[in-house]
Amino acid sequence: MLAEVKNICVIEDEVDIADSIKFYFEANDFKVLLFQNAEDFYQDISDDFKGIYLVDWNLPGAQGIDIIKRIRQTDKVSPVFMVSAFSTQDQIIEGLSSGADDYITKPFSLEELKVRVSNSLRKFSIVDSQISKGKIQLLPEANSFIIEGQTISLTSREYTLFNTLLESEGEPVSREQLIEKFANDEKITARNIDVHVFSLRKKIKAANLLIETVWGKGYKIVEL
Amino acid sequence: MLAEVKNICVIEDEVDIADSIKFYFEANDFKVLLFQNAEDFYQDISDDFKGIYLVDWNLPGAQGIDIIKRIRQTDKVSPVFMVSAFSTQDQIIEGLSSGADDYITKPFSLEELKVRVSNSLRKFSIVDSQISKGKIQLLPEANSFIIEGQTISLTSREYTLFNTLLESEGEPVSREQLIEKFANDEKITARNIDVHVFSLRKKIKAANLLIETVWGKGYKIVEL
DNA sequence: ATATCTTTTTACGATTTGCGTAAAAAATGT
DNA sequence: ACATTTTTTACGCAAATCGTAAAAAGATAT
Repeated sequence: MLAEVKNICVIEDEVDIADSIKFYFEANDFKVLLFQNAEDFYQDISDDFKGIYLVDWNLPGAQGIDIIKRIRQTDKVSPVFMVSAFSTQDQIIEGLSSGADDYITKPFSLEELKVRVSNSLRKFSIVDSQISKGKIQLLPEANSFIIEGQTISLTSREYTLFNTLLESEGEPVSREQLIEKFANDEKITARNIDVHVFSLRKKIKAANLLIETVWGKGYKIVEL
Repeated sequence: MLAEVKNICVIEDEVDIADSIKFYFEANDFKVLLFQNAEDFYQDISDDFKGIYLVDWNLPGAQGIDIIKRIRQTDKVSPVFMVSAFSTQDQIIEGLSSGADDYITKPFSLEELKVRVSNSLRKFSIVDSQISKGKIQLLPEANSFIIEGQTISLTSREYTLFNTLLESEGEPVSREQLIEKFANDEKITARNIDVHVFSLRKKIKAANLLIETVWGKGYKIVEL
Protein backbone atom coordinates (compact mmCIF):
# COMPACT_ATOMS: atom_id res chain seq x y z
CA MET A 1 0.00 0.00 0.00
CA LEU A 2 1.29 3.38 -1.02
CA ALA A 3 1.33 6.39 1.25
CA GLU A 4 -2.07 8.00 1.09
CA VAL A 5 -2.46 10.42 -1.78
CA LYS A 6 -3.59 13.81 -0.61
CA ASN A 7 -3.36 16.15 -3.53
CA ILE A 8 -6.14 18.16 -5.02
CA CYS A 9 -5.98 20.28 -8.13
CA VAL A 10 -8.70 22.90 -8.44
CA ILE A 11 -9.51 24.76 -11.64
CA GLU A 12 -12.04 27.41 -10.68
CA ASP A 13 -12.37 31.06 -11.56
CA GLU A 14 -14.60 32.17 -8.72
CA VAL A 15 -12.10 33.26 -6.13
CA ASP A 16 -14.42 32.88 -3.16
CA ILE A 17 -15.15 29.28 -3.90
CA ALA A 18 -11.55 28.47 -4.76
CA ASP A 19 -10.34 30.00 -1.52
CA SER A 20 -12.78 28.20 0.69
CA ILE A 21 -11.91 24.91 -0.94
CA LYS A 22 -8.21 25.63 -0.44
CA PHE A 23 -8.72 26.59 3.18
CA TYR A 24 -10.88 23.60 3.95
CA PHE A 25 -8.70 20.98 2.32
CA GLU A 26 -5.45 22.38 3.63
CA ALA A 27 -6.98 22.09 7.07
CA ASN A 28 -7.38 18.41 6.24
CA ASP A 29 -3.74 17.95 5.29
CA PHE A 30 -4.15 18.18 1.54
CA LYS A 31 -1.79 19.85 -0.82
CA VAL A 32 -3.96 22.15 -2.88
CA LEU A 33 -3.10 23.43 -6.37
CA LEU A 34 -5.21 26.35 -7.54
CA PHE A 35 -5.70 27.50 -11.12
CA GLN A 36 -8.02 30.29 -12.16
CA ASN A 37 -8.37 29.31 -15.78
CA ALA A 38 -7.55 26.65 -18.31
CA GLU A 39 -4.46 28.40 -19.67
CA ASP A 40 -2.73 28.59 -16.30
CA PHE A 41 -3.57 24.99 -15.75
CA TYR A 42 -2.22 23.77 -19.09
CA GLN A 43 0.98 25.71 -18.53
CA ASP A 44 1.80 24.88 -14.95
CA ILE A 45 0.40 21.46 -14.21
CA SER A 46 3.05 18.82 -13.83
CA ASP A 47 2.70 15.76 -15.99
CA ASP A 48 3.08 13.45 -13.06
CA PHE A 49 0.58 15.05 -10.74
CA LYS A 50 -1.56 12.41 -9.08
CA GLY A 51 -4.63 13.22 -7.06
CA ILE A 52 -8.10 14.64 -7.26
CA TYR A 53 -9.02 17.09 -10.02
CA LEU A 54 -11.86 19.51 -9.47
CA VAL A 55 -12.86 21.16 -12.72
CA ASP A 56 -15.31 24.02 -13.00
CA TRP A 57 -17.60 23.44 -15.93
CA ASN A 58 -18.37 27.06 -16.64
CA LEU A 59 -14.94 28.60 -17.00
CA PRO A 60 -14.53 31.65 -19.21
CA GLY A 61 -12.74 30.80 -22.42
CA ALA A 62 -12.35 27.04 -22.23
CA GLN A 63 -14.94 24.37 -21.86
CA GLY A 64 -14.51 22.09 -18.89
CA ILE A 65 -14.86 19.15 -21.19
CA ASP A 66 -11.63 20.05 -22.97
CA ILE A 67 -9.79 20.18 -19.69
CA ILE A 68 -11.01 16.75 -18.79
CA LYS A 69 -9.96 15.33 -22.12
CA ARG A 70 -6.56 16.95 -21.64
CA ILE A 71 -6.19 15.45 -18.19
CA ARG A 72 -7.08 12.02 -19.48
CA GLN A 73 -4.34 12.21 -22.08
CA THR A 74 -1.62 12.04 -19.49
CA ASP A 75 -3.47 10.63 -16.49
CA LYS A 76 -5.91 7.81 -16.87
CA VAL A 77 -6.50 7.06 -13.25
CA SER A 78 -6.88 10.15 -11.08
CA PRO A 79 -10.45 10.96 -10.09
CA VAL A 80 -11.88 13.98 -11.88
CA PHE A 81 -14.86 15.89 -10.53
CA MET A 82 -16.83 18.25 -12.66
CA VAL A 83 -18.42 21.14 -10.85
CA SER A 84 -21.08 23.28 -12.38
CA ALA A 85 -23.76 25.73 -11.42
CA PHE A 86 -26.35 24.63 -13.89
CA SER A 87 -26.20 21.12 -15.14
CA THR A 88 -28.72 19.49 -17.35
CA GLN A 89 -28.88 15.76 -17.56
CA ASP A 90 -27.18 16.01 -20.95
CA GLN A 91 -24.27 17.99 -19.60
CA ILE A 92 -23.76 15.49 -16.85
CA ILE A 93 -23.76 12.62 -19.27
CA GLU A 94 -21.42 14.47 -21.59
CA GLY A 95 -19.02 15.12 -18.74
CA LEU A 96 -19.08 11.65 -17.33
CA SER A 97 -18.60 10.04 -20.70
CA SER A 98 -15.65 12.22 -21.54
CA GLY A 99 -13.77 10.92 -18.54
CA ALA A 100 -15.06 12.61 -15.40
CA ASP A 101 -15.74 10.34 -12.46
CA ASP A 102 -18.39 12.35 -10.68
CA TYR A 103 -20.16 15.67 -10.87
CA ILE A 104 -21.24 18.15 -8.25
CA THR A 105 -23.80 20.85 -8.68
CA LYS A 106 -23.11 24.27 -7.20
CA PRO A 107 -23.58 25.35 -4.61
CA PHE A 108 -22.33 22.39 -2.70
CA SER A 109 -21.41 22.19 0.93
CA LEU A 110 -17.75 21.56 1.62
CA GLU A 111 -18.92 18.67 3.70
CA GLU A 112 -20.60 17.05 0.75
CA LEU A 113 -17.56 17.65 -1.40
CA LYS A 114 -15.35 16.08 1.22
CA VAL A 115 -17.51 12.98 1.40
CA ARG A 116 -17.34 12.45 -2.32
CA VAL A 117 -13.65 13.20 -2.50
CA SER A 118 -12.96 10.76 0.31
CA ASN A 119 -14.89 8.07 -1.50
CA SER A 120 -12.84 8.61 -4.61
CA LEU A 121 -9.59 8.68 -2.72
CA ARG A 122 -10.46 5.42 -1.08
CA LYS A 123 -10.75 3.78 -4.46
CA PHE A 124 -7.73 5.64 -5.68
CA SER A 125 -5.36 4.58 -2.97
CA ILE A 126 -6.42 1.00 -3.32
CA VAL A 127 -5.24 1.22 -6.88
CA ASP A 128 -1.60 1.36 -6.00
CA SER A 129 -1.79 -1.70 -3.87
CA GLN A 130 -2.52 -3.68 -6.99
CA ILE A 131 -0.09 -4.18 -9.83
CA SER A 132 2.89 -1.88 -9.80
CA LYS A 133 2.98 -0.52 -13.31
CA GLY A 134 6.72 -0.03 -12.95
CA LYS A 135 7.33 -3.74 -13.10
CA ILE A 136 5.75 -3.97 -16.48
CA GLN A 137 7.19 -2.47 -19.62
CA LEU A 138 4.71 -2.30 -22.44
CA LEU A 139 5.80 -2.67 -26.05
CA PRO A 140 2.79 -1.49 -28.04
CA GLU A 141 4.39 -1.88 -31.48
CA ALA A 142 5.26 -5.48 -30.76
CA ASN A 143 2.06 -6.32 -28.89
CA SER A 144 4.18 -7.57 -26.05
CA PHE A 145 5.36 -6.66 -22.61
CA ILE A 146 8.40 -7.32 -20.50
CA ILE A 147 8.16 -8.36 -16.88
CA GLU A 148 11.08 -9.39 -14.69
CA GLY A 149 13.31 -9.96 -17.67
CA GLN A 150 11.00 -12.22 -19.60
CA THR A 151 9.20 -11.04 -22.67
CA ILE A 152 5.64 -12.13 -23.20
CA SER A 153 4.28 -11.70 -26.69
CA LEU A 154 0.60 -11.36 -27.28
CA THR A 155 -1.68 -11.02 -30.23
CA SER A 156 -3.23 -7.67 -31.02
CA ARG A 157 -6.50 -8.48 -29.30
CA GLU A 158 -4.77 -9.91 -26.30
CA TYR A 159 -2.63 -6.83 -26.01
CA THR A 160 -5.48 -4.33 -25.97
CA LEU A 161 -7.30 -6.57 -23.56
CA PHE A 162 -4.26 -6.74 -21.31
CA ASN A 163 -3.66 -3.01 -21.54
CA THR A 164 -7.27 -2.15 -20.78
CA LEU A 165 -7.26 -4.30 -17.71
CA LEU A 166 -4.04 -2.66 -16.56
CA GLU A 167 -5.45 0.85 -17.00
CA SER A 168 -8.42 0.33 -14.79
CA GLU A 169 -6.48 -1.40 -12.08
CA GLY A 170 -8.54 -2.45 -9.14
CA GLU A 171 -11.93 -1.91 -10.69
CA PRO A 172 -13.26 -4.79 -12.72
CA VAL A 173 -13.83 -4.06 -16.40
CA SER A 174 -17.13 -5.20 -17.85
CA ARG A 175 -17.40 -7.03 -21.14
CA GLU A 176 -19.33 -4.06 -22.50
CA GLN A 177 -16.42 -1.74 -21.76
CA LEU A 178 -14.03 -4.15 -23.38
CA ILE A 179 -16.20 -4.47 -26.44
CA GLU A 180 -16.12 -0.70 -26.80
CA LYS A 181 -12.35 -0.80 -26.87
CA PHE A 182 -12.54 -3.00 -29.90
CA ALA A 183 -15.38 -0.97 -31.35
CA ASN A 184 -13.53 0.05 -34.48
CA ASP A 185 -13.39 -3.57 -35.51
CA GLU A 186 -17.14 -3.67 -35.03
CA LYS A 187 -17.68 -7.38 -34.75
CA ILE A 188 -16.97 -8.52 -31.23
CA THR A 189 -19.33 -10.34 -28.94
CA ALA A 190 -19.21 -10.79 -25.21
CA ARG A 191 -18.69 -14.49 -25.75
CA ASN A 192 -15.68 -13.65 -27.84
CA ILE A 193 -14.10 -11.67 -25.04
CA ASP A 194 -14.18 -14.78 -22.89
CA VAL A 195 -12.13 -16.64 -25.41
CA HIS A 196 -9.50 -13.93 -25.54
CA VAL A 197 -9.39 -13.86 -21.78
CA PHE A 198 -8.89 -17.58 -21.85
CA SER A 199 -5.86 -17.38 -24.12
CA LEU A 200 -4.47 -14.33 -22.37
CA ARG A 201 -4.67 -16.14 -19.07
CA LYS A 202 -2.53 -18.97 -20.34
CA LYS A 203 0.13 -16.58 -21.57
CA ILE A 204 0.43 -14.34 -18.53
CA LYS A 205 0.42 -17.21 -16.09
CA ALA A 206 4.15 -17.52 -16.63
CA ALA A 207 4.53 -13.94 -15.42
CA ASN A 208 2.64 -14.62 -12.20
CA LEU A 209 -0.21 -12.45 -13.34
CA LEU A 210 -3.77 -13.59 -13.38
CA ILE A 211 -7.15 -12.33 -14.44
CA GLU A 212 -9.85 -12.66 -11.85
CA THR A 213 -13.44 -12.87 -12.92
CA VAL A 214 -15.77 -10.72 -10.89
CA TRP A 215 -19.03 -12.51 -11.28
CA GLY A 216 -21.64 -10.54 -13.15
CA LYS A 217 -19.26 -7.55 -13.38
CA GLY A 218 -16.32 -8.39 -15.57
CA TYR A 219 -12.61 -9.07 -15.26
CA LYS A 220 -9.73 -7.57 -13.34
CA ILE A 221 -6.04 -8.25 -13.38
CA VAL A 222 -3.99 -8.93 -10.26
CA GLU A 223 -0.53 -10.14 -9.49
CA LEU A 224 -0.02 -13.33 -7.63
CA MET B 1 -54.32 7.60 -22.48
CA LEU B 2 -55.51 10.50 -20.39
CA ALA B 3 -55.38 14.08 -21.51
CA GLU B 4 -52.00 15.45 -20.59
CA VAL B 5 -51.75 16.67 -17.04
CA LYS B 6 -50.40 20.18 -16.85
CA ASN B 7 -50.70 21.31 -13.27
CA ILE B 8 -47.90 22.38 -11.02
CA CYS B 9 -48.15 23.22 -7.36
CA VAL B 10 -45.30 25.30 -5.96
CA ILE B 11 -44.60 25.79 -2.27
CA GLU B 12 -41.85 28.35 -2.08
CA ASP B 13 -41.33 31.39 0.13
CA GLU B 14 -38.83 33.27 -1.99
CA VAL B 15 -41.08 35.45 -4.09
CA ASP B 16 -38.60 35.98 -6.91
CA ILE B 17 -38.16 32.32 -7.53
CA ALA B 18 -41.84 31.56 -7.18
CA ASP B 19 -42.75 34.29 -9.66
CA SER B 20 -40.27 33.23 -12.29
CA ILE B 21 -41.47 29.65 -12.05
CA LYS B 22 -45.06 30.81 -12.38
CA PHE B 23 -44.25 32.99 -15.35
CA TYR B 24 -42.25 30.32 -17.09
CA PHE B 25 -44.68 27.48 -16.64
CA GLU B 26 -47.74 29.53 -17.48
CA ALA B 27 -45.99 30.39 -20.73
CA ASN B 28 -45.89 26.64 -21.30
CA ASP B 29 -49.60 26.16 -20.75
CA PHE B 30 -49.41 24.97 -17.18
CA LYS B 31 -51.85 25.85 -14.48
CA VAL B 32 -49.68 27.05 -11.60
CA LEU B 33 -50.70 27.04 -7.94
CA LEU B 34 -48.48 29.12 -5.66
CA PHE B 35 -48.19 28.84 -1.88
CA GLN B 36 -45.77 30.85 0.19
CA ASN B 37 -45.76 28.59 3.20
CA ALA B 38 -46.94 25.27 4.51
CA GLU B 39 -49.99 26.67 6.29
CA ASP B 40 -51.44 28.25 3.18
CA PHE B 41 -50.82 25.03 1.36
CA TYR B 42 -52.48 22.80 3.95
CA GLN B 43 -55.49 25.08 4.00
CA ASP B 44 -56.09 25.67 0.34
CA ILE B 45 -54.88 22.66 -1.57
CA SER B 46 -57.64 20.58 -3.01
CA ASP B 47 -57.65 16.92 -2.12
CA ASP B 48 -57.96 15.87 -5.71
CA PHE B 49 -55.20 18.00 -7.17
CA LYS B 50 -53.13 15.97 -9.59
CA GLY B 51 -49.87 17.20 -11.04
CA ILE B 52 -46.35 18.14 -10.17
CA TYR B 53 -45.48 19.31 -6.66
CA LEU B 54 -42.45 21.50 -6.14
CA VAL B 55 -41.57 21.74 -2.47
CA ASP B 56 -38.97 24.08 -1.05
CA TRP B 57 -36.94 22.25 1.56
CA ASN B 58 -35.99 25.27 3.60
CA LEU B 59 -39.31 26.89 4.37
CA PRO B 60 -39.67 28.93 7.54
CA GLY B 61 -41.78 27.14 10.09
CA ALA B 62 -42.38 23.77 8.53
CA GLN B 63 -39.96 21.21 7.29
CA GLY B 64 -40.36 20.23 3.67
CA ILE B 65 -40.36 16.62 4.71
CA ASP B 66 -43.64 17.11 6.57
CA ILE B 67 -45.23 18.59 3.51
CA ILE B 68 -44.18 15.62 1.42
CA LYS B 69 -45.58 13.21 3.95
CA ARG B 70 -48.79 15.18 3.96
CA ILE B 71 -48.99 15.10 0.18
CA ARG B 72 -48.46 11.38 0.15
CA GLN B 73 -51.33 10.86 2.51
CA THR B 74 -53.85 11.89 -0.09
CA ASP B 75 -51.90 11.52 -3.29
CA LYS B 76 -49.67 8.55 -3.86
CA VAL B 77 -48.89 9.09 -7.47
CA SER B 78 -48.12 12.68 -8.36
CA PRO B 79 -44.46 13.49 -8.80
CA VAL B 80 -42.98 15.49 -5.96
CA PHE B 81 -39.78 17.50 -6.37
CA MET B 82 -37.81 18.72 -3.42
CA VAL B 83 -35.89 21.90 -3.97
CA SER B 84 -33.18 23.06 -1.63
CA ALA B 85 -30.26 25.42 -1.53
CA PHE B 86 -27.81 23.20 0.28
CA SER B 87 -28.41 19.53 0.24
CA THR B 88 -26.21 16.96 1.83
CA GLN B 89 -26.43 13.38 0.69
CA ASP B 90 -28.32 12.62 3.87
CA GLN B 91 -30.96 15.23 3.19
CA ILE B 92 -31.46 13.94 -0.29
CA ILE B 93 -31.85 10.40 0.93
CA GLU B 94 -34.23 11.53 3.63
CA GLY B 95 -36.33 13.38 1.12
CA LEU B 96 -36.44 10.67 -1.46
CA SER B 97 -37.27 7.99 1.05
CA SER B 98 -40.11 10.01 2.52
CA GLY B 99 -41.83 10.04 -0.82
CA ALA B 100 -40.19 12.64 -3.04
CA ASP B 101 -39.44 11.53 -6.58
CA ASP B 102 -36.54 13.81 -7.38
CA TYR B 103 -34.55 16.65 -5.91
CA ILE B 104 -33.12 19.79 -7.38
CA THR B 105 -30.41 21.93 -5.89
CA LYS B 106 -30.75 25.69 -6.00
CA PRO B 107 -30.02 27.62 -8.00
CA PHE B 108 -31.42 25.72 -10.93
CA SER B 109 -32.11 26.95 -14.39
CA LEU B 110 -35.73 26.95 -15.40
CA GLU B 111 -34.64 24.94 -18.36
CA GLU B 112 -33.23 22.22 -16.16
CA LEU B 113 -36.36 22.24 -14.07
CA LYS B 114 -38.47 21.94 -17.18
CA VAL B 115 -36.46 18.95 -18.39
CA ARG B 116 -36.95 17.12 -15.17
CA VAL B 117 -40.59 18.03 -14.88
CA SER B 118 -41.19 16.85 -18.42
CA ASN B 119 -39.55 13.56 -17.65
CA SER B 120 -41.77 13.09 -14.65
CA LEU B 121 -44.86 14.07 -16.55
CA ARG B 122 -44.00 11.61 -19.25
CA LYS B 123 -43.93 8.81 -16.72
CA PHE B 124 -47.00 10.23 -15.07
CA SER B 125 -49.12 10.26 -18.15
CA ILE B 126 -47.89 6.84 -19.19
CA VAL B 127 -49.32 5.65 -15.93
CA ASP B 128 -52.81 5.90 -17.19
CA SER B 129 -52.10 3.89 -20.29
CA GLN B 130 -51.19 0.82 -18.31
CA ILE B 131 -53.51 -0.51 -15.73
CA SER B 132 -56.45 1.78 -15.74
CA LYS B 133 -56.26 3.20 -12.27
CA GLY B 134 -59.89 4.09 -12.65
CA LYS B 135 -60.80 0.45 -12.43
CA ILE B 136 -59.15 0.20 -9.08
CA GLN B 137 -60.36 2.00 -6.02
CA LEU B 138 -57.83 2.01 -3.23
CA LEU B 139 -58.93 1.91 0.38
CA PRO B 140 -55.79 2.82 2.31
CA GLU B 141 -57.40 2.74 5.74
CA ALA B 142 -58.69 -0.75 5.16
CA ASN B 143 -55.62 -2.04 3.32
CA SER B 144 -57.88 -3.15 0.54
CA PHE B 145 -59.00 -2.24 -2.92
CA ILE B 146 -62.11 -2.62 -4.99
CA ILE B 147 -62.00 -3.82 -8.56
CA GLU B 148 -65.03 -4.57 -10.69
CA GLY B 149 -67.30 -4.77 -7.71
CA GLN B 150 -65.23 -7.22 -5.70
CA THR B 151 -63.31 -6.13 -2.67
CA ILE B 152 -59.90 -7.63 -2.13
CA SER B 153 -58.49 -7.22 1.34
CA LEU B 154 -54.78 -7.28 1.93
CA THR B 155 -52.46 -7.09 4.87
CA SER B 156 -50.53 -3.91 5.50
CA ARG B 157 -47.39 -5.19 3.79
CA GLU B 158 -49.28 -6.52 0.86
CA TYR B 159 -51.07 -3.21 0.47
CA THR B 160 -47.94 -1.09 0.33
CA LEU B 161 -46.40 -3.62 -1.98
CA PHE B 162 -49.44 -3.52 -4.23
CA ASN B 163 -49.60 0.23 -4.14
CA THR B 164 -45.92 0.65 -4.93
CA LEU B 165 -46.20 -1.62 -7.91
CA LEU B 166 -49.21 0.34 -9.12
CA GLU B 167 -47.41 3.65 -8.78
CA SER B 168 -44.52 2.70 -10.99
CA GLU B 169 -46.64 0.95 -13.56
CA GLY B 170 -44.76 -0.23 -16.54
CA GLU B 171 -41.33 0.00 -14.98
CA PRO B 172 -40.32 -2.97 -12.88
CA VAL B 173 -39.64 -2.18 -9.24
CA SER B 174 -36.51 -3.65 -7.74
CA ARG B 175 -36.44 -5.35 -4.38
CA GLU B 176 -34.17 -2.59 -3.14
CA GLN B 177 -36.77 0.03 -3.97
CA LEU B 178 -39.43 -2.02 -2.27
CA ILE B 179 -37.29 -2.46 0.80
CA GLU B 180 -36.91 1.31 1.03
CA LYS B 181 -40.67 1.67 1.08
CA PHE B 182 -40.72 -0.41 4.22
CA ALA B 183 -37.68 1.35 5.59
CA ASN B 184 -39.37 2.70 8.68
CA ASP B 185 -39.95 -0.84 9.84
CA GLU B 186 -36.23 -1.43 9.39
CA LYS B 187 -36.10 -5.16 9.20
CA ILE B 188 -36.98 -6.36 5.75
CA THR B 189 -34.87 -8.55 3.54
CA ALA B 190 -35.07 -9.16 -0.17
CA ARG B 191 -36.04 -12.73 0.53
CA ASN B 192 -38.91 -11.43 2.56
CA ILE B 193 -40.25 -9.39 -0.32
CA ASP B 194 -40.54 -12.58 -2.34
CA VAL B 195 -42.79 -14.08 0.25
CA HIS B 196 -45.08 -11.08 0.27
CA VAL B 197 -45.20 -11.15 -3.50
CA PHE B 198 -46.14 -14.78 -3.28
CA SER B 199 -49.10 -14.14 -1.02
CA LEU B 200 -50.13 -11.01 -2.89
CA ARG B 201 -50.17 -12.96 -6.12
CA LYS B 202 -52.62 -15.45 -4.76
CA LYS B 203 -54.96 -12.73 -3.60
CA ILE B 204 -55.01 -10.58 -6.72
CA LYS B 205 -55.34 -13.53 -9.06
CA ALA B 206 -59.10 -13.41 -8.50
CA ALA B 207 -59.04 -9.84 -9.84
CA ASN B 208 -57.25 -10.86 -13.04
CA LEU B 209 -54.16 -8.99 -11.97
CA LEU B 210 -50.76 -10.55 -11.91
CA ILE B 211 -47.26 -9.68 -10.88
CA GLU B 212 -44.62 -10.43 -13.45
CA THR B 213 -41.07 -11.03 -12.36
CA VAL B 214 -38.48 -9.28 -14.46
CA TRP B 215 -35.45 -11.43 -13.97
CA GLY B 216 -32.61 -9.68 -12.17
CA LYS B 217 -34.65 -6.45 -12.10
CA GLY B 218 -37.68 -6.82 -9.89
CA TYR B 219 -41.43 -7.05 -10.18
CA LYS B 220 -44.10 -5.28 -12.14
CA ILE B 221 -47.87 -5.53 -12.09
CA VAL B 222 -49.99 -6.08 -15.18
CA GLU B 223 -53.58 -6.88 -15.88
CA LEU B 224 -54.49 -10.02 -17.67
C1' DA C 1 -53.61 -15.37 28.53
C1' DT C 2 -54.70 -17.54 24.49
C1' DA C 3 -56.10 -17.61 19.95
C1' DT C 4 -55.69 -15.50 15.50
C1' DC C 5 -53.61 -12.91 12.18
C1' DT C 6 -49.51 -10.91 10.33
C1' DT C 7 -44.76 -10.78 9.49
C1' DT C 8 -40.21 -12.64 9.25
C1' DT C 9 -37.02 -16.33 8.83
C1' DT C 10 -35.30 -20.49 6.94
C1' DA C 11 -34.74 -24.02 3.70
C1' DC C 12 -34.45 -26.17 -0.67
C1' DG C 13 -35.38 -27.16 -5.38
C1' DA C 14 -36.14 -25.11 -9.98
C1' DT C 15 -34.86 -21.86 -13.27
C1' DT C 16 -31.96 -18.66 -15.39
C1' DT C 17 -27.84 -16.59 -16.40
C1' DG C 18 -22.83 -16.16 -16.42
C1' DC C 19 -18.66 -18.37 -17.26
C1' DG C 20 -14.74 -21.70 -18.90
C1' DT C 21 -13.06 -24.50 -22.27
C1' DA C 22 -12.37 -26.92 -26.41
C1' DA C 23 -12.71 -27.36 -31.08
C1' DA C 24 -14.20 -25.92 -35.62
C1' DA C 25 -14.77 -22.28 -39.01
C1' DA C 26 -13.57 -17.99 -40.99
C1' DA C 27 -10.57 -14.28 -41.80
C1' DT C 28 -6.07 -12.27 -42.16
C1' DG C 29 -1.42 -11.87 -43.16
C1' DT C 30 3.09 -13.56 -45.32
C1' DA D 1 -0.41 -22.33 -49.67
C1' DC D 2 0.54 -21.98 -45.14
C1' DA D 3 0.60 -20.23 -40.53
C1' DT D 4 -1.47 -17.20 -37.38
C1' DT D 5 -5.07 -14.73 -35.60
C1' DT D 6 -9.79 -14.01 -34.82
C1' DT D 7 -14.51 -15.32 -34.54
C1' DT D 8 -18.13 -18.59 -33.97
C1' DT D 9 -20.35 -22.45 -31.92
C1' DA D 10 -21.34 -25.78 -28.57
C1' DC D 11 -21.86 -27.67 -24.10
C1' DG D 12 -21.39 -28.41 -19.23
C1' DC D 13 -20.44 -26.42 -14.72
C1' DA D 14 -21.01 -22.79 -11.34
C1' DA D 15 -23.39 -19.07 -9.34
C1' DA D 16 -27.29 -16.19 -8.64
C1' DT D 17 -32.17 -15.35 -8.71
C1' DC D 18 -36.59 -16.85 -7.83
C1' DG D 19 -40.84 -19.65 -6.10
C1' DT D 20 -42.83 -22.10 -2.62
C1' DA D 21 -43.75 -24.26 1.61
C1' DA D 22 -43.43 -24.53 6.27
C1' DA D 23 -41.82 -23.10 10.71
C1' DA D 24 -40.74 -19.39 13.99
C1' DA D 25 -41.47 -14.99 15.88
C1' DG D 26 -44.24 -10.96 16.67
C1' DA D 27 -48.45 -8.37 17.05
C1' DT D 28 -53.35 -7.76 18.01
C1' DA D 29 -57.69 -8.63 19.57
C1' DT D 30 -60.94 -11.03 22.43
